[in-house]
Amino acid sequence: MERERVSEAVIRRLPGYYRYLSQLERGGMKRISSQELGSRMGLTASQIRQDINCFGTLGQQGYGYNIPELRARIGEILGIGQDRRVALIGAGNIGQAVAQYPGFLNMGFRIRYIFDVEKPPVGEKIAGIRVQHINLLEEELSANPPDIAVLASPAEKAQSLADRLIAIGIRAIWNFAPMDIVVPDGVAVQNVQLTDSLLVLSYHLNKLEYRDE
Amino acid sequence: MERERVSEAVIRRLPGYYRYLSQLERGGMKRISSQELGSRMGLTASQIRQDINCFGTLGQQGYGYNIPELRARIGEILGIGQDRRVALIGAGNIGQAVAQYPGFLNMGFRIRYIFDVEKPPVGEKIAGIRVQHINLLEEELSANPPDIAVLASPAEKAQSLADRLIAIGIRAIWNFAPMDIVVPDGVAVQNVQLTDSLLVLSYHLNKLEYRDE
DNA sequence: TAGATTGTTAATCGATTAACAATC
DNA sequence: TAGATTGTTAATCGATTAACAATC
Repeated sequence: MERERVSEAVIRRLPGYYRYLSQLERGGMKRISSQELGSRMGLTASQIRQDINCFGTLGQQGYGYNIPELRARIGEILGIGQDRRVALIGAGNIGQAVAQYPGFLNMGFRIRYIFDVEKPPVGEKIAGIRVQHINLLEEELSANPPDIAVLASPAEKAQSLADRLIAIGIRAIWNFAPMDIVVPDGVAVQNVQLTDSLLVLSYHLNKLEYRDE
Repeated sequence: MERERVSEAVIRRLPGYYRYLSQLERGGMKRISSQELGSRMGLTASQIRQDINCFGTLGQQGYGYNIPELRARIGEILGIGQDRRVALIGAGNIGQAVAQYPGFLNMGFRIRYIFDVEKPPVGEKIAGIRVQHINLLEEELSANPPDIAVLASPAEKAQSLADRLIAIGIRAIWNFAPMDIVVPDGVAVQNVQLTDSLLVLSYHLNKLEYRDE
């Protein structure tokens, strides 16, 4: 792993590289130039070379990039396939959708615990895991906290649930609650605001309609 | 609406402004300074003033911003509350989660059609809408195409479904399929890669663990 | 070898931050 | 009026793009 700080802009593009390279590999392609990859992904060749160079020398002059090698390396950088233990907090529609998302498991994220408050989900099994009452959170997880918590609770409860998870020792939270949570240094968080992209889409649709008139 | 082009970076921050301002308004606050809003949102006061100024003079010197007014204006810019007609393509876990997401309806997006291929969802009702077979897509939608399509299909089918939707006359696609779709000029798309933020989280978690050693 | 294409430095561009006059 | 805080211009910073020598 590298010591020089890689910018967040580059990191956010890595999953896209992984996705496109996986697809090319499935299609049987062995190598690709920055030019070609760029035109597929809608990036410039220059940017692709700059991005990849943040992680060492992965290409070869006069040849390009070896697709399986580059894909594997980016997968490693992203921590794919590490069999991360995951706890799902909130088994509503979104929580269930995430738990059953196939890509989730394929990339090495394994749901080990599911918690909720409501009686209907509690006691049932989702994706093979028995849903437990949220009261048992500390009791169940403290001894051996999972690597990642997926937080899919209502907005009002998100921050206090996050605080409890952090107190238990969880250091990464993937938050789907419609309110950003704040975490201390040493804890990673990604606040996913599902509707944000819908609103951006709505903005652009309005712009398109305006252009017509 | 403004003629000067507003940068995509600004547009992507608008939903966040809307969310924070709504919360402040619900809490009964009447006004806020760029300083205070910035510290809550993790932005600089300067950036907030620059962003808001893209849309005209919305603040008042010596006073700050009127929260309900600013919220309403940003809502308008984002097209919130326009009663947009939506078709959902793919009624799997993610499609259903989106259809039943409460914020979705609150912001004025109304699901009018749901399509799928599999027999179990087809014929059933989800969120009060009967799921129809995807074969009926053109027949049902051509005469009066919905404003927005939510595409929640497998990766392999995403592009061809998008092409069909565009042929019908749909001009905005919110794509959850795990493959980016490409659209012609005059059509808006937001490709949502749900797992991208999980991979970014995973990257940061690895960095944190590395820092410990 | 010649052609292709990277790695890397330099130039450009755009976004963010700072500063301050305008004004409520 | 004095204090507060915006609107807006200028300065800075960082990210993207261009260029080209290195090299496979």
